[in-house]
Amino acid sequence: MPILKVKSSERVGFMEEKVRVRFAPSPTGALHIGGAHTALFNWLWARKNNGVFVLRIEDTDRERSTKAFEETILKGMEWLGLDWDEGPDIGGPKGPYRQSERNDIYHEYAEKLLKEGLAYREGPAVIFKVPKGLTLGFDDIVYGRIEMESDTLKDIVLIKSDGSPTYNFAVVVDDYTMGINYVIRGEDHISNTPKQVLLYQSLNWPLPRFAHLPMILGKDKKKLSKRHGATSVYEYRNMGYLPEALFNYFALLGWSPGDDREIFTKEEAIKLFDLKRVTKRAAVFDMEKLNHINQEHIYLLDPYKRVELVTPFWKELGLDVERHDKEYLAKALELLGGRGQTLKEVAEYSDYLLDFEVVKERYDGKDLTESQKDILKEFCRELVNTDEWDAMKMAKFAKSWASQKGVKMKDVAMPLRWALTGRKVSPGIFEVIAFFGREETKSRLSYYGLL
RNA sequence: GGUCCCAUCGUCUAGUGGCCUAGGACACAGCCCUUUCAAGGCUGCGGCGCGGGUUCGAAUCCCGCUGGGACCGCCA
Repeated sequence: MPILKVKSSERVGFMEEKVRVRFAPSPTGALHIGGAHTALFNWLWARKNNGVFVLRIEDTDRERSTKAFEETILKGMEWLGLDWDEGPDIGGPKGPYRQSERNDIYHEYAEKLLKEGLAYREGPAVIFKVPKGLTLGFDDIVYGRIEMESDTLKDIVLIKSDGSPTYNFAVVVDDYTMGINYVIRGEDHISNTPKQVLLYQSLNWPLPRFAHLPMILGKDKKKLSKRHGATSVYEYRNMGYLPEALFNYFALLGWSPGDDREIFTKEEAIKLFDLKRVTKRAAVFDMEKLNHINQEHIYLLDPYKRVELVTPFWKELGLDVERHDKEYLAKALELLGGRGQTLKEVAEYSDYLLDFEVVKERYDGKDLTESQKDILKEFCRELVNTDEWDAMKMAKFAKSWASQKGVKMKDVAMPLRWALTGRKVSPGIFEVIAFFGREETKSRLSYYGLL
């Protein structure tokens, strides 16, 4: 009989305690790319294991933390679809969920370390005395074994002179007292981890499992910052990105399902996700790929949902959306097909379907000579009088008419496209005509003297 | 400077000793479709940083180098 052996890292979800992870942003700015990425992986791991996703606000930096930033971070996460099970707004059994409200807890454990002679006072501050000759190590799920000699560490400030805890002390106390058993965070925290391990050991607390995530860099391979353009997830919303697309793209930064799938929903990502498949190498944030994934997700949307999401962008363009019913708008977007990589582009590319005014503004028809007009008039008259208002039939008619007259199809389609849409690109022009209907088509063509 | 981490096409990645003359995706180029564009289909371009080992055999293991990054705050 084989002996049943289970590695500690494989025990979870089996007979182990419930997975508890957390995302712990500090409210000193909006939810940025790196933060969202970290939050996403934590969320994925929690949902994957039917665990608990805790949101904790690390606001010990009183100077820079604001309530407004806290709110935008929560809003940003909601927008991305990263719901939390415990947090400052909804509470939970392990609260409070703001570090500023947990001061007595930090002091309790600082006192304990003081009493045991492991820490000392320096003024009002409490400082941990780092012992010499220790090898501090931990097994990272992503990076493997990481070790550091305690001799290379300076003493660790636990409580600052103003009475608030430092980051390294607060995370340890919070993660332990909140029952966090998986610490999933950015790779920039790897060097902090040995200090934290030392603190866990000194407090006699079991270590959580650590999983560090690769950094996300800008095009210049430097840590993502304002220089690289949009850094807050809200800016992406305003530019017309779908939360599910951003979600999809973030998931692909530092992880892949293992097969060739790249477009997936949140539910599929949960099924596929595994911390063991997280990569180590820092990833460059690539807007082009995001655009592509966004386009795919826009195309996946059902037409009515697409209308709902594009509407704000139409309004932004000054279009009178209310004039049309939902059915008309849904059909308009169906006609547009997969064109446009962002909701903003979709709105732009479809503007002529909502309003002829924008066409008039950008196209004056002056490029047409009288003789060109004469030929087109002949064609248009026959076209608008056809009995069967059908794109296929009209295209067929146009083809035969063109060959009969010895004109190229292009030479009749392009002027019509300009007159009807005011653009050089659009869906098939006869589909556009079929969509507009006889009256609208006649009126637009007449405006440019083509009827 | 010290410590730690990383290293496959331009970018995101697959790859855990033989299935790799290294696969996919984005981008790029060409072709097909075609009234334009997008989508779609096909083709192409393009990579294991370098040098040593180990091995019958290395992108995969070991060492060194080089390059990049992170941390070293009473910031988080």
